[in-house]
Amino acid sequence: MGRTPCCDSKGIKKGPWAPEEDKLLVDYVQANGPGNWRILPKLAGLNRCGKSCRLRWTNYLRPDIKRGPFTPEEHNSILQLHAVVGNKWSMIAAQMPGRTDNEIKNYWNTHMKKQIRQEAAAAAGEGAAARLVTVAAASCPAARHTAQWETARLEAEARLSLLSSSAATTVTSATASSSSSTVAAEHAAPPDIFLRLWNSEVGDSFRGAAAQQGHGPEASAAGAGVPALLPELGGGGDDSSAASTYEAEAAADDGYQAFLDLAMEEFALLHGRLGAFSAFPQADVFAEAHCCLFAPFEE
DNA sequence: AAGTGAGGCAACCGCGGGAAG
DNA sequence: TCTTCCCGCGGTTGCCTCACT
Repeated sequence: MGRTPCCDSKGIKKGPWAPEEDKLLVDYVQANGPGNWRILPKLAGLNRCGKSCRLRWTNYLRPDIKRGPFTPEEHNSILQLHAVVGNKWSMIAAQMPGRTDNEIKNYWNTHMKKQIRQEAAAAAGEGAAARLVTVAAASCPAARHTAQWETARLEAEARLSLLSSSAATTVTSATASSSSSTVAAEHAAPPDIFLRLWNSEVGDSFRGAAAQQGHGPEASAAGAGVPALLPELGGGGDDSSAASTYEAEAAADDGYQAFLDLAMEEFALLHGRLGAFSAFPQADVFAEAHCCLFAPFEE
């Protein structure tokens, strides 16, 4: 059964919005609320598709949209969030008030992707994280996210290490080690969600599953595993292995999806927010983590 | 000064999920 | 329970601007 088109394309205007159209839309939404986007154009006197109206409103006209360049804090947040959830732009946007998923997606695709590639290339051969990111650029989605995840973890551990050496407070070594206890992490962990999640059962299960597939950090950053990943760098062009690579990618995707599901549940449990409007950690969690851990590293 | 290519961003497209009937 | 419809999402496209030659 085919889907009915969202609107009759005949005579419906497309392309850039004119100021008059913006005004009509803003006036209508502010007066009546969006209501049903499908019938909104007619009611508002717009010759546009409802979808187009919704997009224009949510991505551009909404009054709470923060415009202008991304701050270093936002940049870091995007990096870390993307390392966890991947291209779930709406989830990332939900943690960044005033930013839209489209804006974040564009920012990632233009600025951050390029930056990561450049940094990885510059640091090629200098460290596990750099290797992982480089591998990620040429490997399957699961490996890409594993690499991003591992990079975030390494950074978090570095921060924690610095903090624990300078602070007199008791940040127990258990949290910085590879403890697999979620409970322990919950009690004594630093407010770095990545380290906490990495040290939890979720991290364990993901590392185990990924290691089985030969992509995981268990088989990589832990030492011998990094070389195990490296052949993928040069081996990308081997067409003879295309079929098996495809199967491996499919399996890895399944594993990655399972990990994501677990991670989302774990996030909710870690922060005791199950049942709240979002299963994802709230912005204040990141703000809290940011104050403690990111500030010393920013210019 | 004109031409060209790359980068950035707004908007579109198609699909999937979920609610309503 | 099934069908239909709407909403929201992620991927992609195309236009505009700007830097470089």
